[in-house]
Amino acid sequence: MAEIISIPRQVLHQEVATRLRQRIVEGAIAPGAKLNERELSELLQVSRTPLREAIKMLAAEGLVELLPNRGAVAAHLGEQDVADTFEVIAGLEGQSGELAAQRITDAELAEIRALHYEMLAAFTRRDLSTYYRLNAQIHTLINAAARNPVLTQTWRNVNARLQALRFRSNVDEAKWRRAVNEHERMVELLAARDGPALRALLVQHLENKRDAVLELMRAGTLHGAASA
Amino acid sequence: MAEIISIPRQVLHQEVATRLRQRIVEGAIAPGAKLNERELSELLQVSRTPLREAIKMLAAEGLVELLPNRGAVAAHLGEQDVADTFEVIAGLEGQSGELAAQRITDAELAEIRALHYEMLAAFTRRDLSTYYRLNAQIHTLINAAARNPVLTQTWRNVNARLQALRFRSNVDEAKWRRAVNEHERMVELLAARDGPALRALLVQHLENKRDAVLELMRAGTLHGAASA
DNA sequence: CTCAAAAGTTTTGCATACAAAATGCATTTG
DNA sequence: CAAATGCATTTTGTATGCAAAACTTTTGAG
Repeated sequence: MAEIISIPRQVLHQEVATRLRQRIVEGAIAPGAKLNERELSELLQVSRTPLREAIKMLAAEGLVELLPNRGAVAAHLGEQDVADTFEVIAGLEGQSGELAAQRITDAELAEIRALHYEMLAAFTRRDLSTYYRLNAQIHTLINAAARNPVLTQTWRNVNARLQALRFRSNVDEAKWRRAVNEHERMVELLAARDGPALRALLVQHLENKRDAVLELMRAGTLHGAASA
Repeated sequence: MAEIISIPRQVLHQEVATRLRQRIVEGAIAPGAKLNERELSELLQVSRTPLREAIKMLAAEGLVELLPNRGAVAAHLGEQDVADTFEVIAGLEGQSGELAAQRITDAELAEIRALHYEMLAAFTRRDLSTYYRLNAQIHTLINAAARNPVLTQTWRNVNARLQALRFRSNVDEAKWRRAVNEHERMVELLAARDGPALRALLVQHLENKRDAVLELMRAGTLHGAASA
């Protein structure tokens, strides 16, 4: 028999952590904003205990900063922080790519290729949000193909800090076209199982993304221009 | 005026997290062992609330595993987990090295060199624990020289999971000698500011370490032979 | 004697209550 | 009028209490 429907939702502090993460990443909680416990516990309809546990988890993930006796604030990234973070992600994605090229199955490759074509469609329509979604999905699949849960976990953590930025970043036409071309080559290199070349490409890809984001930050298009 | 002596010790949950981390890393809490809240709160003389918050932080760091409604257990790593973790660390240290070669100051280099000689002394005396300490210090300094706090934080987190293993791992003579030689070359490559070569060396160095640890695990010298 | 079901115990999860620190505001003083 | 000081309020940090889930032990039936 099937188990009781029950929706065996996770324990509360996990649920709360997930929802908080989402709100921070989507910008519902702005970078640098204070996380008021009473407010949030009312909003999420939970007591302060699981809320505080969730906040501690996000702190360990680097999504919020803990100020002793003064609560927590959503991490807000300055230019240097963003540059540093992209540097690390570039390394992790490069490694993901190199390993994926060695370990990817044909089925996985086919799925990535399919998503790539969907992404081309989104690009052609200039449908930015679909493009972002597919783009993220492709990178996630490449990472998964590396078959290293520790790498996946680490990558996810570091990436989470940037989600808030990318969510709002817009790309200019030339850069967008370039990113699409790079994706085209990613699929080729994966198919050719050329690990080192894929690594190099991904590192380059991330450096371009970093530059685009930094440019927007400097132009003031993005929030959180300067910080410690 | 100097600030009041006061010892403004951190908030309790941070203090507790630090002490728990230490106990896990040092093996006082064995891998796979259950973290009983009542026991630990008595041992550390705190209530369950800050203790639970600390445990949630360690869970986010990957040092403990959370079992819904069944508490937390110290992460216990199987062979595959160890291999995966070393793979990630190799990537992070490789990147640290490459960046450090570009960014290290002469003063930092001098300090690393000094520690290296101290390490040679410890090696000559076959003083394993001093050797380990100095070894870790050197790797930490290389990482610091990369001047990327995000990289440092990420590296620390991933590394923490292995501390428990290395603490107990013993090296055989040949492997030890080889590691020392690799360290010798690290200093040379840092001095030459040869990033790519240092990256390659560090990756190799970590792969050797991984193999040594895996060998010990298979031989049963280390705890936690197999897991999920 | 074995297995299983049930009662009891322990342990985790969440909420509430209390204490300490910080913040804001008004009042006072130079 | 400006700055500072003291008080009230808010907010964070910690402890305790209560309910639900899991583990143990006991007991009863086959």
